[in-house]
Amino acid sequence: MTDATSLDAEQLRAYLTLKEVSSLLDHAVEQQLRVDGGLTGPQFGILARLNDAPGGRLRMTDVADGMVYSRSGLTYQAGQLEKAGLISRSPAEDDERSVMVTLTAAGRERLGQVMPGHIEVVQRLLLTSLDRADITAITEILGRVRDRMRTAPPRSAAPRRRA
Amino acid sequence: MTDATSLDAEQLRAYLTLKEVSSLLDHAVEQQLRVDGGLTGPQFGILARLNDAPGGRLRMTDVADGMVYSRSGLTYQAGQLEKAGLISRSPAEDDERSVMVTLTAAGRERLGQVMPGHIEVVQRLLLTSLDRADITAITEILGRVRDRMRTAPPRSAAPRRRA
DNA sequence: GTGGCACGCTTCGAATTCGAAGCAATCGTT
DNA sequence: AACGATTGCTTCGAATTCGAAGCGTGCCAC
Repeated sequence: MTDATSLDAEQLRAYLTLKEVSSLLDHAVEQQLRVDGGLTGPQFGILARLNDAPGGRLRMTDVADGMVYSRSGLTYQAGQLEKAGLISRSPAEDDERSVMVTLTAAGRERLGQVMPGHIEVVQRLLLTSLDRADITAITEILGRVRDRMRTAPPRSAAPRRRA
Repeated sequence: MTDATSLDAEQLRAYLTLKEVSSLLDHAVEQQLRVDGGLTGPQFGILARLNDAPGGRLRMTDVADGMVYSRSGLTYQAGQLEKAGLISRSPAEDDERSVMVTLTAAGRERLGQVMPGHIEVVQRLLLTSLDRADITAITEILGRVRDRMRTAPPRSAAPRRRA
């Protein structure tokens, strides 16, 4: 068991490598999205999430939950996307507080316009370097990490609804 | 060889998981840095890099090279850090164009103030979920990815223009 | 029911981000 | 040595980011 207040060289390297790869990939992806479809990363994320959702509809909160993104940022980007006609917002029927976001036909089209390039970038930058075993390993290991992160209460935890 | 214009489910999952873990980790780290030491992520990155450099001195460009960060953004943050007294800037002796950035004693101190919490967060969120084999695997696989990314020319790269 | 608290979203202000344009120093070619 | 291209950094303006505060709405214990 290592001292909780230190990282050994190997741990540090793993952490930094993860950070670096993700940054580089992100950056390249955002370039492509901007060039191919005039979308920012978050905008693409929103559209993609809606596209995967049944009926192309989600509550604002549900959109935000998947992405690591502030509420106010989402409001802003939803405004941009609505202005561009790629999504529409409407009050939810069952809960007056909620706002439903719906992918429009134009939104779906824009997504189709951008996807090939997006996939190409991910293929070229990330997947070229990975064989099947690598992919399995990454998914398994990082999936475990994600689950723990999502589960773990933040330092100043908001108390669970009960208990 | 897979079709260059599609990702299968497993590839997609690997990509998204990587993105998600990195975002969550980043977000948590930035929270901690802000609370413990009034630093932003990029600011910490700059200080940490300088701390690892011989003499705590680097050219602006060398600082930027490691981080995935715009030149102008670096100028801005260097200004902030200088105003806070954590670094100092001075012209390089050997090349009038370059600016050397030096970590001050206060900068080192601030780094020391923030590091324990930083390490704690990384330990808790990332490393708790990883055994030695995982760490080795991550480093090996993602290291390979990084090397290829750093090497690969950007898409619109180097079309040497004719005079 | 009703008071109080949690939830969902938006507004607000301040800070940070980027790319493009600008400026000065250096290099390479002639 | 002089030209243009390149490099290193900064300035500039516009867009985006976040957290805090604000405002309704829903939930629950009493």
